[in-house]
Amino acid sequence: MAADPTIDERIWLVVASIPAGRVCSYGDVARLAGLPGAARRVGRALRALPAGSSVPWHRVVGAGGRLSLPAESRSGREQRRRLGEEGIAVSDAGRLPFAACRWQP
DNA sequence: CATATGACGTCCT
DNA sequence: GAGGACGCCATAT
Repeated sequence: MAADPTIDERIWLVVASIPAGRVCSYGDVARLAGLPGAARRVGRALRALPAGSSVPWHRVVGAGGRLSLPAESRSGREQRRRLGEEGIAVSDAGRLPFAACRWQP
């Protein structure tokens, strides 16, 4: 099943460490997880997340603050809704003030 | 071992 | 700003 849970778990831990009201890019998460350049691997890990998990996957966005999920998809709207609840405004184009809410350790 | 794929990123047109 | 091409890492087949 899960190829190597170690990598997914590491990524999930990093995502879980993002404070509410802040966001991170896929590349950032990959780097923080010890896998610089493996942004795509992060997407795979988030996709493998079970529904209802405590991991705030909605705080992970594309480079420059762009949402990578289709706005019409279920997860896409969910992400928008949750970000809005945390005080992050997302434009119709799926963009948000990245520089202002980017989480940097 | 070779190829194709992906919730990505950067550069170029 | 939009769209395409290539590079990146790890997996799946």
